[in-house]
Amino acid sequence: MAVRAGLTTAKVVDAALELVDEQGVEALTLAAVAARTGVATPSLYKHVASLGDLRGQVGLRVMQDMTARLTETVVGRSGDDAVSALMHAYRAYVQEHPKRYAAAPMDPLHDELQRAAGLKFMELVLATLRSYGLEGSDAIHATRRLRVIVHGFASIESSGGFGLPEGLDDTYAQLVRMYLDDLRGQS
Amino acid sequence: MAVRAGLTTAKVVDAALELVDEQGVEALTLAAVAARTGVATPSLYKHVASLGDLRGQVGLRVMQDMTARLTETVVGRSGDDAVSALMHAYRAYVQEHPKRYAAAPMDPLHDELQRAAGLKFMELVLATLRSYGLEGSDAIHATRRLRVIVHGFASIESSGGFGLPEGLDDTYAQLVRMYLDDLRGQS
DNA sequence: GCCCAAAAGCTAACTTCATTAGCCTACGAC
DNA sequence: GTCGTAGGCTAATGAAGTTAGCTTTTGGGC
Repeated sequence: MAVRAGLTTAKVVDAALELVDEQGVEALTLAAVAARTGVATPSLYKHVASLGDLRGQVGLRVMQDMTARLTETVVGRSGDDAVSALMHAYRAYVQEHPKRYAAAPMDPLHDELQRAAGLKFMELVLATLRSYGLEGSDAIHATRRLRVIVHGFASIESSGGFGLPEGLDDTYAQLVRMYLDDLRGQS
Repeated sequence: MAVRAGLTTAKVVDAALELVDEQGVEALTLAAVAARTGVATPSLYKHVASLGDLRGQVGLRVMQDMTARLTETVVGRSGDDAVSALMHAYRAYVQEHPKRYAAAPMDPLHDELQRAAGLKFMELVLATLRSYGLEGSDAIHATRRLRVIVHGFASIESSGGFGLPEGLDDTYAQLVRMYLDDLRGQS
């Protein structure tokens, strides 16, 4: 008969990510991915272990994509400039792909598949903060504070959680300034 | 035959919340709630319109419960003391019911059922900030910044997103201090 | 060019859920 | 006591994940 679909795990994840971007995480179903890739549902099991596995791979992809994007943003910058750019780029990424953000893992370090990507992301933040000369646990705390702010804002914004979109740029700018003031203050 | 189960919408939501606390939001299924309340699955439709409706009601309940708890915490306090107490009580609530927090709505204002509770929560925060004398949009921004911090931290902590639990109390204390410093700085 | 093992699909079947339809009866108001 | 309704039930449908087992494409070695 005809030719095979020629799927690979990567192509399945591609299709899943498109689906998530278009219809949200709840719409990520093996049946929908199968339809989109032109294959019967059970065939997907040749490329993916389960729906849970697929979710994990989509999350991994999002995290890698974000890390790549943020890395580009940060290279060549340092100090407040770098931190500000990182935070704004994080928000911009989530604004461009709002549905997708809900698929990103919140605990990548506890997942075998995602751990490496999670560490990479963490190291990017640590590197961005390098010029502040934070030592040991101070660096960890500073990284966590940054994460709390960017994730907190992005998760609320991407799920439409702010009553009105009005003035959100200002709110975010204030958060960035607050973080930077704090960083300076305790350095 | 025997006596009726005597269910009410409230009892169904009670059971659903127990289920969520024990096994997480993903485990919230009509079949499980029916089993727990000793009734056949379709009988639940006499008290709840759908699974989505039940989810909404559980979310509402969580939000009301949190608001009640935080209100108790904040009365009789003002200024930094009130803000700090509010933020710590928010975290404490989520620590006590980690699974539950994932069921809380992120956009209560956009849901007919939850809107009133969402406004009540917002007003609690605004009231807590009252003594800082913020006017108009400044008050809105300050409320948002607080929400970003408490939600950001709570959502990450409750889903086990911090690599190690070590030092989390310190991280949170720093966030609270950062927020307060910022509030004072711009007042 | 041919052969074959493995990879990639497929269909059939099962399970768990949500949801709807339609029936039956406990029970409170009168 | 009776009667309407609310609260429960069973049966049935449809979507989705998953497993088993069959078929066939396909690419590598001869």
